[in-house]
Amino acid sequence: MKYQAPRGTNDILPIERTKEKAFEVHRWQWAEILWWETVSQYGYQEIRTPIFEDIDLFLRSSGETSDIVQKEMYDFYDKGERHIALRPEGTAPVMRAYLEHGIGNLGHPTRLAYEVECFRYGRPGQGRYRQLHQFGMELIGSESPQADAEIIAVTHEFYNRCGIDELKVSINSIGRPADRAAYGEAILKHLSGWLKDQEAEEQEKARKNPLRLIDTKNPKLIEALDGVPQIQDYLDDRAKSHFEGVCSYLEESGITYEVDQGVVRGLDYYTDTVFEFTTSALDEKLALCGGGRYDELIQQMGGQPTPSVGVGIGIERLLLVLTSLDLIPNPDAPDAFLIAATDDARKPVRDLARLLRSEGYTVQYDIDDKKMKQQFKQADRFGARYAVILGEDEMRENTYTIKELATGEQTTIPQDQLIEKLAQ
RNA sequence: GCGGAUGUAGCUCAGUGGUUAGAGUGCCUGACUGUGACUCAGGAGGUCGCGGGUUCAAGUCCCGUCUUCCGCCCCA
Repeated sequence: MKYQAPRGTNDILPIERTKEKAFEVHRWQWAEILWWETVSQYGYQEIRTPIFEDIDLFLRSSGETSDIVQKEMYDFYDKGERHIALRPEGTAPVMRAYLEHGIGNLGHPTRLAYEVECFRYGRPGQGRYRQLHQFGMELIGSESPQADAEIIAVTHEFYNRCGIDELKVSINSIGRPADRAAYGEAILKHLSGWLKDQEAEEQEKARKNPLRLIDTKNPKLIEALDGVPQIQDYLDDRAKSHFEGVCSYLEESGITYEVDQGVVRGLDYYTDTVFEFTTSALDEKLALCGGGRYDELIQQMGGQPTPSVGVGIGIERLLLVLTSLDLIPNPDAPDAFLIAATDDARKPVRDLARLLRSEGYTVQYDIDDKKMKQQFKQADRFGARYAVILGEDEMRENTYTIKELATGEQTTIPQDQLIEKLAQ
C-alpha cells in the first residue's frame, strides 16, 4: 500500500467498510443528531470557525504551561509567512469569533455550540488521536454558578440521551491565577525533598505548573504527596462560595459528582470550576470530556471582562464507548428494493422508484441490468425489508408481487395497494 | 520522546530459508430462462507495509523506516 492515512488520523467510512466499528459514519451521524437536538433545546446555537488560526491566539490564550499548546500544536508558515496553527482546541477560536463580530453586543448570556476537528501532535493510541473531533458548548457572559452547572448538566444530559448511564463526574475549583500561584508554592514546598531527586526536566515541569504534580499515577510521587495542602485552603471566600453554588445546583439537577483535587485540566485559561467526565466503559485515564470556567480569557484577548464557562466533548471517545456498549441502532435499511423480472419492466421500475421516493420511502433498484437473481442478492445485501417484483404477469394484471425478505413470505397485490402495504 | 508487540487477498488469519504464497469469509459467474439468505462447481482478487542487506534462493534471517496496538509520559 503506497499511501495510508497519516499517523493518528482516521477515515470515517460507511458501515462494513471499516475494522473499527466506532469509525462507521452512521454512528457519527447518530451522535451528531442527538447532540444538536440536545443543545438546541437549551438554546445553544451553532458556530463554525476556521480550522486554522494565527498561532498567537493559542499561545496567548491557552497557555504557557500547557503541553497541548507548547508541544503538541500542528503549526506551519503559510506562503505569506504567517505563523499558523491547526486548532488544538475549540474554545479560543470561538472566543476570537465572538469578539471579532461583537456577538456580545446582542446581550448576555450567549450560548454557542459546535462540532470541530482538532489537531494535537501527541502519541496516538486507542482513544488518542492526532486529529480528533469534539462537540463543544460555550456559555458566555454569566458569572452565576448556575452557568457552570448548566454546562455540566447539558453535557450529562447528552451522555444520558446517548444511553451512557455509568458516568463519573469529577469537579474541582482551581481559583484564580493568584490563588493557584500561592497553592503551587505550597505544593513545591511540600515536595521539595522529592523534587531534589528528579531530573532537571521534571523539575522544570514542576515549576511551570505545580498543580499537575497532583494528578499523577507515579506511586513514589503519590507517596510524597501524602499530607499535601488542599487547594480549598487557598481559595478566597468568593471562589469558595462560587464552588459551593455550583455543587448545590448540580445536586438540584440530580447529578452525582465528586470533588477531585486531581482535576486541573490541560489548558491555562481556566479559573474556578474545572471538571471531567469518565466512564468505566472506557479506560478511566481517558476523560470523555473536560471543561470549566474561563472568566479572564475574553478580557485577556482584548474584550470586556466577560465571565464564561464551556466544555469540550471528545467524539472519538464517545463513539468508542457507544460502540463497545452497543448503544447505537442500525441505520435504517431501504423500505423496498424494486426488481425488474424482464427488461420491459425496467422503466416502470424506475418510475415506481420515483413515485415511492416522493412518498417518503427509501427505495433502491438495480442499475446494471442484472438478472433477477442478482437483483435479489442486492436487495438482501442492502437489507431491504421488501422486494417488489414487476414482471410480465404483474404488468399485464396491474399488480406487484411483494416479498418480505426476512420471512420469505410473498403475495401479489393490486398496484394501488402497494403504498398501503409498505406503510404497514 | 523511550521500551515491547504487530503488519500476508476487501475482512479474519495460516504459512519449517526451497516449485506458481494459501484457507475461511466476502465479491463475480454458472448449476437455476421469475426469486436472496442453504447446497454444489468455477472465477477474479496479493508490489507478503516500505527500503536496503545476507544468501544459489527471503513472506520467512539481518538492518533501517512507516503504521497500528500495549506500557512510561501527556491529553479529548
